[in-house]
Parts: sequence; C-alpha cells; structure tokens
Amino acid sequence: MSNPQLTPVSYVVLGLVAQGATTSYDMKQKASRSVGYFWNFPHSQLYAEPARLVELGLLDEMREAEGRRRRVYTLTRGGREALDEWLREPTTDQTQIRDTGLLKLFFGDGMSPAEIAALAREQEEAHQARLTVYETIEDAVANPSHAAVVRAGLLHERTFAEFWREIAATPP
Amino acid sequence: MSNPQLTPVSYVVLGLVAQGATTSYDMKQKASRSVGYFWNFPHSQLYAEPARLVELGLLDEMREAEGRRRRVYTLTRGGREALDEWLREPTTDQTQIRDTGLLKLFFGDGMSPAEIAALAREQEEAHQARLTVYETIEDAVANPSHAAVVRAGLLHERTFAEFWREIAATPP
DNA sequence: CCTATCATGTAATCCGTTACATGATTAT
DNA sequence: ATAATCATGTAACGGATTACATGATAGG
Repeated sequence: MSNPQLTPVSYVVLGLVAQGATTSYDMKQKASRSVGYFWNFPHSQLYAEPARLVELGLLDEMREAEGRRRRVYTLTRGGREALDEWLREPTTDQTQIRDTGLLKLFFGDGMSPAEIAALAREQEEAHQARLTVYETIEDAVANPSHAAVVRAGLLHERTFAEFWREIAATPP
Repeated sequence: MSNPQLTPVSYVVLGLVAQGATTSYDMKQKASRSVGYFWNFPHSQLYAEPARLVELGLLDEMREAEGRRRRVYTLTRGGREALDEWLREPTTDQTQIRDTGLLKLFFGDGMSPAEIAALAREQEEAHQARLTVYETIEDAVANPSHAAVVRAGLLHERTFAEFWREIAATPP
C-alpha cells in the first residue's frame, strides 16, 4: 500500500536524503554524479519536491541560522518507512527508454542508407562517449549498490554502441 | 532549425501518420505493437497531440461523414517537411532510461542481500518476458527500420536480464 | 435484443521544464 | 574591489497522466 502521491522523483529525494544529502544543492551534486546519469531532471525539482515531501510529513525542514540560511532536510520516521516500503514492494512499471535516435530510426523509412548511416555514427559516438565516462568512474565508486548501477549503465552503453555500429555498417 | 514547439510525441504522431495511420485509434493500435514497446504514453495523447499539430498546420483534419464521424488526419506539406527535417538534424538529447528497478538498487543500501536478490529475480523475470516478446515478433516485422528497433529492444532486454541474473546470484 | 467491450473523445490536475532572479563565494 | 561563478531559490507554462463519459459494434 504505497502512497500514490509519490513519484519516482519523490523516492530519489528520499533516497538521497537517506544517503546523507542535506540540502537541495547537496542532492543536486550527489545526483549529478550518480543517479543523474540515467535518470535526469532539472535542479528545480530538487527544490520543489522536498517542499512537497515536507507537506506529506516525510521530511523535516530546518533553516540554517546564518549565512545562506539554507533549508536542511532530514528524514522523518514516515519518510524512512515510505522509502523502505517502496524498496521492498514489487516493481510493476516497465522500463522506459527515451531514445530519440531509436525514434528516428523507427520512422526512418524515408531516409537514404547514407543518412541512416550518419545517424548511426552520431549515435555510436554518443554512446561510446558515455561508455568511456562509465569506465572512468567505475573503479572510483565505493558504494556497491552504486557500483552495480554504474555497471548496468556501462553494459547498456556498450550494447547500444555496438548496435549502432552495426547499423552504420549495414543500414537497413 | 527545428520547431521548438514540437515534442518527441509530436514526431511520433507525425511519423505514424506518415506510415499510414489515419485516426487516433489507428495510431494507438499501431503504436501499441511497435514504438509503444519502448516509448509508452496514454492514448489520450494521441487525441490531444494531433489537435495541436493541426493548429500548427502540420496535419490536416477531416471528419468522417457518417458513423462515428471520426477525425481523419493527413500530413500537410509542412508536416512532411518538419518530419524530414527532424529525421536529418543531429540528435543532441541523451538517452533517458527510466527504470524503477535500477532506482531501487541504487538506493538499496538498507536492503538485505536476500531482499536485493528478490528484487533482482523479479526484474530478471520481467526483462526475460519482454525478451521473449521481442523474439516472438522479430521475424514478423516486415519494415526493416522497425525490425532494427525491435532488435535494439531485444539486445537491451537481453543485456538487462543478464545483468539482473548476476545481481541475483551475487547481490552487492 | 441486450450487454459487454470496443472505440473515441473531454476535462482537470499536476508534475516537469524553462526561464528568471538574486544572494554568497571565490578568483583576479 | 570587482567580476565571475557558485549556490539557492521562485514563477509560470504546458505537456503528460488520470479520470471521466458516452456512442458504436459485436457476441450471446
């Protein structure tokens, strides 16, 4: 019986706070070098979403007394429970892949083989670049859960770089 | 210089109409067994979006004279050009993977190895099921562009099924 | 002929994005 | 001291989702 008002971003915020993030900017920093790689969102959500979660009683908010008077968030008991419950409940939603390159390929009947090859090379390069990033950070990730997810990203990029390489070689 | 008012869904609609879809329900049917596999959206968008595209002069709309008086759409010259231009312009946006299972794994520090293994088995099963679907339809897809995209989906599911199998075997 | 499901849409809500704005730090 | 950039937010808009609603068609 999970709370239907909570979106994936809600759990990203709860999870980041659980992992020690305290302010919105802190979440942004942590996310940009981890979960943000495969689940991206603008920083404004990291300011809006915590406010919602405070409303729902899942986060506590305190203001710093001086300096920037930033909002500092901590998990409430309810927030911890909501996160734990979500982690343990079955996952129904299917993976969504939002890939503009694939979309173009799908509708690319009208393109010439040369144009398709150009698209494919461009896509291969992009995936290869990300693959390199993942390979670079792979060993620096201490947290095993994070490392596993980096590995998933790495495998995905490798698969797709390879896919596009084949398309470039023999356009459909 | 593509039209900034057009979203990916806009191009899905333009593309589906270009491939012969005529009514919203027709798009829904076609999408559900092709592009919908990896880029999903509710059917209401296939009623709202064409209206927008008519506004922009990219689709023509006609009503059937009798029966259900459905709206029948056709590409305008401008619509065809917008689609062609989009197909040929460089693709800047990065692939987004929205995978709740990965998100849970990422925040799964607090889970026990057994719980992580349970998540992994559940995910492996889901990806395996999709893999089977893709393998089943693979040969039935006549359109080479569509077949290529099915192949991409197939490779993705295979990669992720394998990934989760490893996680289930040795939880981080 | 009646009922279930298919087919076609509309309305309202809200999340996510874009754009704007401004106060702190740091570098020169 | 001043400029540049970092850090922290707010406001507004619009697309995406959910929910609702109802007219056709087919099956029994």
